[in-house]
Amino acid sequence: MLKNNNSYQFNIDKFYKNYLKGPRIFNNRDALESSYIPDDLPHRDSQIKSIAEKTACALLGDTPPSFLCYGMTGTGKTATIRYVSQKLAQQNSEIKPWWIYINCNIVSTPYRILAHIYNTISRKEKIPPTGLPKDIIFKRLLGLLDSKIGNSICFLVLDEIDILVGKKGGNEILYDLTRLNENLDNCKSSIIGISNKLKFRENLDPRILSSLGEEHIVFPSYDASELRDILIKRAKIAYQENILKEEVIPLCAALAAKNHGDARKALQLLRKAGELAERGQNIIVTAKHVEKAQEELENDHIKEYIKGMPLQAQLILASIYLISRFSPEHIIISGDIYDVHSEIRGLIPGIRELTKRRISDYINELSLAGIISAEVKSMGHYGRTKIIKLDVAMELIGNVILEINKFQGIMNYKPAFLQADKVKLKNNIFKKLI
DNA sequence: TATCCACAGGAAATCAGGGTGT
DNA sequence: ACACCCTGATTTCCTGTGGATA
Repeated sequence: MLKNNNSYQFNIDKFYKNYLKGPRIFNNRDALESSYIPDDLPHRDSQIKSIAEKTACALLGDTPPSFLCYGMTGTGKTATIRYVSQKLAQQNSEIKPWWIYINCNIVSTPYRILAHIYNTISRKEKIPPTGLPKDIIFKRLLGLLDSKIGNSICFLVLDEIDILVGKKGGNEILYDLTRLNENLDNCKSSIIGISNKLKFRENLDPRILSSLGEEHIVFPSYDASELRDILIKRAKIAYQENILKEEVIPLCAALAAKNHGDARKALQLLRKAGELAERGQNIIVTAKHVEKAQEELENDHIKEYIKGMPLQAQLILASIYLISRFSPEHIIISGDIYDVHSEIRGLIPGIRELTKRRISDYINELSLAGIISAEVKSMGHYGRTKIIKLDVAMELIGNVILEINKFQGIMNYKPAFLQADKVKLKNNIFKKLI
């Protein structure tokens, strides 16, 4: 934030000096990152065992079966796979399997998945980010696998595989990957799919399902006491001694347990609480810090999400914001958003008008993200539409929108749409209907 | 009870922008 | 220069529909 007046200036040198002099809270804060793989994973013995059993034959050069892992977010799916792969690599065997991780949420298209696999294996020549036909890459990949990996095994871990299946071309690429072995001479491959949706199998091509194996490993959600065990172990690594008040860990565990036992959430809470204590130059982390952390994490998450949305989606949200701000009583329906959007987008250069169809999709996305709620309702002669409500504090949204440079001008713009008599009249009828 | 509104939401086509190899 | 590739955002075209109203 820039300050126009010079009455206060942040003294960065002094800040660092104080920081280094101040109390030490963390010992190794990386241990609270979700990417951190601890030496042991509490309450995941049976999953570790099944994965180890399935993958062990790779050490002898046999083809391991492909399989799927299910579980809600923060149930340790990815961590467990990484853990087992580490252990497998440490074994005294001639064959060292390759592990290639693909997060289908990030590497999200067939082309990019093939390119990612290729580029991970190949040190020298790389597949360009776009331009080539897929079948050419596929052939090149086959050659590379055989030559570079030789007689070893290549595990392809497809994280968030459900996202891939939901997209066009997703089934095709999966099918190609499951059939890799038929086209390989030396090397063998095996697919490990990770998903947090059980239902995604319904959209899966049956041929893929059969080769991925009907058997799958389920990661149940952690309960509060299990979360506590996890946190205690991590806290020992992450924090200095005697920094956490005794109620801190149970509280983090309890809060995360409410959230379907999300360990990632629990770890985030624990870290954020520490960071808040650190920021406030406190020597001890208390329940207060955890509560504050809970609040901030929620807001941070929403803020990040909104900032990461495409400009048009942000403008849709801004439209909803403006309606609820200037006309709190107004019942917002899809058509209103369309009208307001087309009104305010004219105020911002370089943004074009969208169709109702497109806006409908954006509304769904915002709803899925939990920022708004949208309920399809029939208003009889007034048609079928969606009733939309903001699920997040207006203030928060206002703050985020304010940070979007292009939107500076519209923050206080009262849409003319709201003032039309026709609109007011119709809205009064809607109020009675609901 | 038939009608009809204002959309919902699926499928396919289109467009622009980033590339390739020849 | 040319033909062709992949992707993401969007448009076009479309069929479906709950329930107040005439």
